[in-house]
Amino acid sequence: MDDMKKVANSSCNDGFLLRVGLNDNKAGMQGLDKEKINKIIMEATKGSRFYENELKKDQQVNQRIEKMMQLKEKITTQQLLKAQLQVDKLVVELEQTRNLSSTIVHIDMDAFYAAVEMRDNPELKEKPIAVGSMSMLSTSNYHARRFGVRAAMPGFIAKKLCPHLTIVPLNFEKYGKVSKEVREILAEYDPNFMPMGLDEAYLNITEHLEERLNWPEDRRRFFFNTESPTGVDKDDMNMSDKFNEGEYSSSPVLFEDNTSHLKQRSQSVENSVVFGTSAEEVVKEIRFRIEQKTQLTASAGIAPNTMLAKMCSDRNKPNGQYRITPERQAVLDFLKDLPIRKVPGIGKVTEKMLKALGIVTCSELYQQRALLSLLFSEISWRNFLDISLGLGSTHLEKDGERKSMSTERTFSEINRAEDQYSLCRELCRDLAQELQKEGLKGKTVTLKLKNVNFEVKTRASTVLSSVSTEEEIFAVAKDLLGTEIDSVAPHPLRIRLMGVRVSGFLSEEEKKYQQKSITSFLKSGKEIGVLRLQPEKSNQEYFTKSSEASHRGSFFDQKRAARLLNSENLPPNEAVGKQLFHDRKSSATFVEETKKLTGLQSSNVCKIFTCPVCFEEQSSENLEELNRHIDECLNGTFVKDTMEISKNDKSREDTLNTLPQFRNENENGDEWQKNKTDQLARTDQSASTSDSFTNNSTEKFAQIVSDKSHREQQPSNLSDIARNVCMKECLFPKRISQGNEDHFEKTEHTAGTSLSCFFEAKEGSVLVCPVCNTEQKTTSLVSFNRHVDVCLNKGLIQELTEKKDFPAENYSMENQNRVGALSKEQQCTNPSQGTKRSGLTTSQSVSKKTKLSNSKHTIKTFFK
DNA sequence: CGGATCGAC
DNA sequence: CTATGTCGATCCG
Repeated sequence: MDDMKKVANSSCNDGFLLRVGLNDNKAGMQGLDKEKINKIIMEATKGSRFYENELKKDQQVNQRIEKMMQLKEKITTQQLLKAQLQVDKLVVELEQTRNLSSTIVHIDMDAFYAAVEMRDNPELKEKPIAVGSMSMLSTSNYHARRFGVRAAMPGFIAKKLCPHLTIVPLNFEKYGKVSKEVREILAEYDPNFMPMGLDEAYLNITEHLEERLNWPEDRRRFFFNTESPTGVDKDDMNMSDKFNEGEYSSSPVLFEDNTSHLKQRSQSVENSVVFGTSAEEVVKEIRFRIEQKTQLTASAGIAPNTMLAKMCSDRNKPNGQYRITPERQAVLDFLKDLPIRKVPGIGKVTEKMLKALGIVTCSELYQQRALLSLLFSEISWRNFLDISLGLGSTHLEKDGERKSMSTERTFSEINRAEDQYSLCRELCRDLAQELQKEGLKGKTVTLKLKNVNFEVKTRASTVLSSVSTEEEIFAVAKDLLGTEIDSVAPHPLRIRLMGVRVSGFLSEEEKKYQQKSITSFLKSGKEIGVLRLQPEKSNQEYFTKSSEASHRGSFFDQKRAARLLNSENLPPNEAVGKQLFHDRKSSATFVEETKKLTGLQSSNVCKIFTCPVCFEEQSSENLEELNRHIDECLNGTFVKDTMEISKNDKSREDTLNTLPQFRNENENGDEWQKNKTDQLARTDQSASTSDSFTNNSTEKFAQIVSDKSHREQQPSNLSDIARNVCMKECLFPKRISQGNEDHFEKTEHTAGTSLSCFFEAKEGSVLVCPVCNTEQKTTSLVSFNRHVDVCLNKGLIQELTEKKDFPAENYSMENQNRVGALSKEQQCTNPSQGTKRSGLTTSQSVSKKTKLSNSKHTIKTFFK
């Protein structure tokens, strides 16, 4: 900000966007002070749905802070000392490997969009402007900023702050073009520079600096732009002044060599400037060239790593630069009083949390390193430590392959299911188009919804064959949407935003593999699937590794369909068939499209089809027959066959092992999720009994089963052991296979089939308790469930009384992870301290016991 | 894996 | 009236 005054002192510099605003400032154009700004914003905000949601979020953050503070209270000085030793050991290591040899530059275009708009429309130059819309601003010029108008502020509020504000709509094409011009310059200094959005970039100029030392002066000479497209005549003069006397005083003095032997076309030596060989000079040169080429100014930071460089570029903006010299002390000096909020990666929430600990500056962050290591996750506190030591990446790694692609739209409330479906389809269409541009296919589809109260939720589903087309994506997304619509029924889903994302892209290797091994099968599966209106789910249920997929894809969906149709006694299979044309939430267009697809696909259907469950070839005249066969298979009749084939067919087994796994939704009292529970409960009704308690139990076991199938760790505590026992010796071997554990472990996908058997477990069955290992006659699953709970509690109490060597009572349930993280760290760095392991287990058990005694979700809670 | 949250541009 | 769109990372269950 000091820089602003300096620049503002020059006169006659209409050519410089930013100076205009500053001159106005000097001339007394009033801005607003902070108090007024806040008051106006508050008035415009108060009472809105948006504000209510902001309050809610704020409360959540406060709760997080409160938990953290409680945790802090329980930390003993001894623990703190220990942590201090550990952390400081790490500090020494980090210091030893501190690397100051790179020169990283961060370039940041000043108020980029606004600057471009002002450049292209001189009328705007003297006015406060912002770029964006009435609902959202992307950026503002410095003039507008004095009124509190900032990026990420809605335009209508900005207008209240600054009634004269001109709002210019976004024009990305233009910004892209300008950005490209800038990048052309940057590439000369570092061909591997890393752009961050349109207006920022990192450069590693280490090599350039070396080469530059040998460059002749002429190679460092640059000319003022004499043909000024916007007709700013005084530019040359201003530039000369500026580079001669202003912040560029360290540049080689202009005009010092007056021999004028260097005439090039219209460009003369008087019109040129030579830059030196230091890092500062290089960056001045870059900024000079950017300004000459685009008439836009940039700020820059120079430092030994990216984090510092970024913070430097912020130091003297706008139109300034700052360097941290490659010395440890220079780094630490820079950080000393720097507010942590200035650090990239530390945002509003983290700032607030750290502030609660009395940490505002980076040096305070360093002082509290031991405490932080006990309160935050390993990743977090290591990051904090890096920050407070001024460490960051010293090279620019090109960003890897993209991990997801998404599109989302905000709109005025939409509450009709029909409209929501067509919107969803539209989004899928757009997304599919973009995906195909990059030739990407992904396995996970995520639906994002924001209701009119600004509450956001996402719902994801992972399918086994990657999707990329509109139809494929929509097939998954529409189900997710349907579930959400159901979840609030009979009320309409009132949303203001919808988004669709595809992630879980195949790696190159996987792409090849996919083609070779299972493409043909999946194709036929898909064709069937389309006919059933459940293309991906169908594949999913066939290739499932866990109970979950089967549960959701086949069983669950069929039951849902049945329920929705009120056709209570209809076999599941036929219910699905009905759903084809009676899906109550289908929009007209949706139904029509589906019909089209159906007609289209039926001509392609293979006559011979390999059943995905029993792997036997089925010749099918009609698809219903085929479906029936598959359903029979899925009902568990052919479990053994499936396992045999999996075992013998190596390639297929590998395929299965690389496929994603599934698990149950957790439904912890979350409103949005609650309905899932209901659905699951209702789902059970036709399979076992109509006792709702029993159904809950079933659900719990479904959880257990799926839990098992997506975990592979060694049992490390009672809950893991119990789970293993349950899986290996109790339910399934007894009821389904003959107890071939090894086999069972390796072909987890069969659990999907096993589950259906479990659902059939009825009263009077003999089940083995996974804890006490004794046979229990069950009158109902509820009673069995209760028995297991009792056993678990006994076991816990026993475990607790046996291990008193650790002050577990010092830890609340929330801190277990933190302390756990520390313990792991200690194990890593200091293998000799082996005793913490049991301590950790105990503390976990304590928490879980607390939970157990206070919760109805007994088994499930325990098994989490 | 799925969901929420944070943070950056 | 009117509070973005996209992406990656992390944490937790």
